Amino acid sequence: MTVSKTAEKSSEKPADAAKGRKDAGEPQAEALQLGELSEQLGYVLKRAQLKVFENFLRCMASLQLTPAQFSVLLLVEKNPGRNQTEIASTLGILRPNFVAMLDNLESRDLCARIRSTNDRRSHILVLTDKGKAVLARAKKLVASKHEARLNDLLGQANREALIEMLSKIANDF
Amino acid sequence: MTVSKTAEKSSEKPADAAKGRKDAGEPQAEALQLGELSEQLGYVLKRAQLKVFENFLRCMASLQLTPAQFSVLLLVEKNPGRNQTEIASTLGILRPNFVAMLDNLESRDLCARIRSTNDRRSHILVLTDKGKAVLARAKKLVASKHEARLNDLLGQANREALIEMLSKIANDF
DNA sequence: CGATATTTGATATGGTCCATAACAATTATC
DNA sequence: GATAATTGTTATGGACCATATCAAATATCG
Repeated sequence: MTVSKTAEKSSEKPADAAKGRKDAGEPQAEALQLGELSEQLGYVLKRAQLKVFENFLRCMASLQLTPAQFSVLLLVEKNPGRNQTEIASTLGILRPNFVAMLDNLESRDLCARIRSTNDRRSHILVLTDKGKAVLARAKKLVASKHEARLNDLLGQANREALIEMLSKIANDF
Repeated sequence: MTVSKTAEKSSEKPADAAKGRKDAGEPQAEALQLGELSEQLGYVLKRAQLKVFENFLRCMASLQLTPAQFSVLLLVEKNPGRNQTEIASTLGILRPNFVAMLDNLESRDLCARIRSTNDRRSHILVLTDKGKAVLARAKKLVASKHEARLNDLLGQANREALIEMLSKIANDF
C-alpha cells in the first residue's frame, strides 16, 4: 500500500503524523481516523512486511545481509550444485536481476560460480567456506534477535499459525 | 526477500521453477528444497504480500485503482478536510512522492485539492462525487472478490486473527 | 512591528528493485 | 547439420522510495 522502506530514521513514521507525544497540552490537530484501512489485508500486510524487513536489516547489520541475500545463501546451502536459473527462479528473481546480486555475493567471497562440465552454459552455485560461516552466524542472529522478537510479541503457537496462514496465502491465493 | 511484483503474467512463478506440471513423464530436474526458507517470516510475508497485491489489482482492474490509491481514497473519505501532509504522512508516504499520486487522482477527477482559507499554504483534500462513487464500487469489489477469497481460504475467524497479528507486528515490532 | 525560523506543496534528482528485449555461447532437436 | 531452445549477461525503462532544495505562506520571538 504505502509506507516507507529503509528504516534507520524513517522520517515519515506512518499512523503517527502528529508526533508521538503522550497528549501534550498543545492544541495539536487530532490524529486521523484509519477507518476501514486498518482491516484491509493488503494494507496491514504491507506494513507488517516493512517492519519485519526493517528489523531484519538491523539484526543483520553486522553481517551486511539483506533479506534477499539471506534467502539466496539459504537456498544455495540447501541445494548446492544448482545453477543460476534454478536458484533465481525458485526465489522469484528474474535471471537478469540475479546477475548483479551474485556479483555482489561473489565479490564478498560468500558464494562462487563454477562452470558446469556437463553443460558449459550454466554456472553451478556453491557457498564458499566464508559463505557457510557467515550464513551460520546469520542464522543465529535471526533466531536470537529476529524470531525471538516475534515469539515475544505473538507467542510460539501464534507465530507458527501466522506463518502457516501466510504460506497458504502465498501458495493458494 | 524476492519474488516479482506486477502480476498479470509473472513469468517467474516462484517456488515452481520446473513448470507446474502434475509430474509428467519427462526427466525434469527435481524441485529445489526450500528448507528453512519456508519458515522465515520475512520470506513468507513478502510472498503473501505480493500475492495479495496481485489479486487486489486484478479485482480492481475495472476501476484502475492500485492498493496505494485505494488507501488514499479511503483515508480522504474518512478524514475530509485534511491537507496533503496529514494524509500522506499517515499513510507513510513522503510528501514529495505524494504530489504525483495526487496529480493522478485529481486528473481522473477522483479527488480535489482546495486551497485552505485558514492556511493558504496547504491544500485541503476532498473526494469528488465521482471519487465517492468509484470508492463505493471499489469497496464492493474488495469485499466480494478480495476479502471473500481470503475467507474461503482461511475461514472468517482465522482471517480476523491474521489481520490482528499483522497489525500487532506493524505497530509493535 | 520586523527579522528569523518553520511549514506546505512542489521540483529535481538519485537509488533500488522489477521487468523486457536482445545477444553470444552452448546445447537440444529435428 | 540447420534450426530451435537454454544460460548467463548487458542494456534499458518503469515504479517506488528517499533526500535536498525552493518559493510562498505562516509562526515565532526579539
